[in-house]
Amino acid sequence: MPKQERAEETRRRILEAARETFASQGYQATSVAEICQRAGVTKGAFFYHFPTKHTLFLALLEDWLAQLDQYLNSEHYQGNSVAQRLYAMADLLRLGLTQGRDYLPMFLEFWLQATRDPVVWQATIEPYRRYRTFFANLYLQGVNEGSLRNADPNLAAVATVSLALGLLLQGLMDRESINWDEAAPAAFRWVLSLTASNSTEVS
Amino acid sequence: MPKQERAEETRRRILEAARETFASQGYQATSVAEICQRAGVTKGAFFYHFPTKHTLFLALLEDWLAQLDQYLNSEHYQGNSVAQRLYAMADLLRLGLTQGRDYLPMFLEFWLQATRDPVVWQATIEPYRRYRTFFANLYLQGVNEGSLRNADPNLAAVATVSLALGLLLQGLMDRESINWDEAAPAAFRWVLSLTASNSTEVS
DNA sequence: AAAATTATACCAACTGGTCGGTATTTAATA
DNA sequence: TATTAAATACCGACCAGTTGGTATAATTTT
Repeated sequence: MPKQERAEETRRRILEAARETFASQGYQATSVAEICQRAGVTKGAFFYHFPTKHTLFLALLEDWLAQLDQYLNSEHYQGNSVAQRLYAMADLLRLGLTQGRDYLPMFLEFWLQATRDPVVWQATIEPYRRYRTFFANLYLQGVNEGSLRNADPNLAAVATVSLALGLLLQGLMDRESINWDEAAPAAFRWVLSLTASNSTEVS
Repeated sequence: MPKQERAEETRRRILEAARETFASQGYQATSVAEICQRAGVTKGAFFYHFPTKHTLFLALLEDWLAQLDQYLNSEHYQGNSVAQRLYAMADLLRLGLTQGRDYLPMFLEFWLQATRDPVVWQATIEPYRRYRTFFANLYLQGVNEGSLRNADPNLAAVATVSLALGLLLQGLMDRESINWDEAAPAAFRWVLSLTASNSTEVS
């Protein structure tokens, strides 16, 4: 096996093992030795690929964010009205609920680290700001084209992102009490229906 | 079994020191020795009052939840219309934003622990369920009295709690980009205004 | 004095990280 | 092509420091 391939494989396995272990036990509670054992790799290999445990964490964060962005951008299909586009985006919630199932602890871990580490904070918080401006623009467009009720776009964007965030968080934390796969998109669409310009609603 | 004054004082100081240290550094990253030093107490005293570090954590959680409940119930003033009551509750967001400022990391810490420890999970998640039923009842009442638009109360409750949760979380994480003290209640009231039965809005 | 409370000294286990050494692949050379 | 040199990827024993927790002695309170 060529040298480079094997190295990449090792690195991949460390990342995968770290993702699993961080997710189920948390960053601090996870020892480097544990990650190595799970990855079937020795400490020597670990510190060859990652100078420190924290570096590994950051690498994981970047992967996560890249994936997140991919999802959001994939939904940028245009052509319909803004109201309809937003309506369709509710399905992203269902996706996020099933997708994020195993990674909720790690999600929380990122936020937690973000409150202390400026680098993590920057990387974690920046997406939310981007989403807000994204939705603000969308709302403005919707108002202009007449499919959405007149309102402050920034306020609407804040509300939209907050609603989605809260739905995801609750759905991931408390999986049993409600069928979130249905409730989350439904709740989202309900609020959306209130912002539509005409009273005729789609159900 | 009457407790002695000094002993109670010691216990109180340990709790306070732990609250501060957990909040700023996290549970795992905080050592018992550190808590003791901050509290001006030795390890002997610590382990006399709390059999384990984890027990101390649970005690803190209980205190927190009791305080949270107190806030929610304090807002139960009746007499006005449901729409107006909900409208007034938006101010609780501002309170939560300033109040929770220092305790966000600990908040996250609770959630994180909740994903692993069933005891913590139960205590952490149960309030949200209670809030949902609380708001569902409120909405039902509002629809019946005619101050709120007709809608599925459960859906409305889910949306309301999610919105509040998302606003709080964003406001606590990202304090700089927006003046959340104003934006959070405003966004909340905006959504509320959409649910009001008549189109006449209060601004 | 008896009981409750706090102080001191200590420990085994574990932590992230280092370091000298090794095996295998790649590159240079003859 | 055969040989050699060098770079890459990895191993695992080891380190200094920290951890939660304990044993026991000293001190206060009743």
